Amino acid sequence: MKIGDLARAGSVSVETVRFYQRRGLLAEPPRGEGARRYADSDLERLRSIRAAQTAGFTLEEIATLLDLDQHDRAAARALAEARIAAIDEKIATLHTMRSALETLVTDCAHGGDGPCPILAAFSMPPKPESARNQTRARRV
Amino acid sequence: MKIGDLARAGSVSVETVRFYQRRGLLAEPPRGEGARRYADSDLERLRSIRAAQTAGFTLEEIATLLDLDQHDRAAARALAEARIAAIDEKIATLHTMRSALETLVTDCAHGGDGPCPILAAFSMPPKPESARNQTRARRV
DNA sequence: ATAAGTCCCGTAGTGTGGTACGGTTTCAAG
DNA sequence: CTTGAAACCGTACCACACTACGGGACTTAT
Repeated sequence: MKIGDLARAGSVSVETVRFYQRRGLLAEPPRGEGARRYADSDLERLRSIRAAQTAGFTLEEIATLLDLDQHDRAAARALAEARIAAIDEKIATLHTMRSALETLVTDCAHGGDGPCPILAAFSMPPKPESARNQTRARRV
Repeated sequence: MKIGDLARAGSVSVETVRFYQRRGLLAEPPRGEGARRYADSDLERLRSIRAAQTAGFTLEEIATLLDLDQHDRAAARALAEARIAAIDEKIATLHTMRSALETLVTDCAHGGDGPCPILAAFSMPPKPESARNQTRARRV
């Protein structure tokens, strides 16, 4: 297999394969005359990377995961649980956002003919007496 | 108000204020001898930006929102609904990830003494007969 | 033999929302 | 009058996962 075959079989671009190599996720076979040759194990590894990505792991975490000994269950579980915790946090943030928006849209639809409540919510100065939501909810 | 006061009142850094100015989200008052002076309306605008961010709008969307006429309910609602749809998509993706990981962790905890199921899930070549999940679930 | 297609390699750019740095100028207190 | 903030300004840098570009070498098909 040459790099193009590997990339196609793994549904990624050649550039992406090279990128993974630079990141140390995939090995670079030696160049013995002409193009580098890749084994099936490289394809398996590439597919593993993509599988782990769909589970939300970053490339750095994936590097750790793939370097783990096959029997180090504790380490693997710790990584997976950390991922779950991060996911839960994101979900919670998104639910908060969602219901805030939902309320605004409903108000907007049912409301009379004053200014749009959605715009008002973002254009009004905050009321001094209401302890407003100060939490930063970004990087989502 | 000078830029430092504005930044403090809006709970952002001076750099962030300047960044918003470069993005066209905040106006740059003219320099009439010495430091620029900011009005209360600038602070309101800054707070509006932060409020819209907590609802998940990107800075580009916020620019659009803030330029909207106060009575253009249809446009505001469209933007808010698009945001909700995007949020729903992200939530769905995250739930999928989460349950996949959850299953793996459970298997890992209860399983016997073979290789760790978490690692196996990412290190095994895909079974040819099972139509595997091919959807890309990133940018989350 | 020539043209198309790959491969190899390094470097640079994308999007998003900022943060940090370095240098100059101006302002207010001591 | 000096010292230390603070303002000003441009530029570069962070994470993250790629994507694109440019140019030379080499293979494959016609």
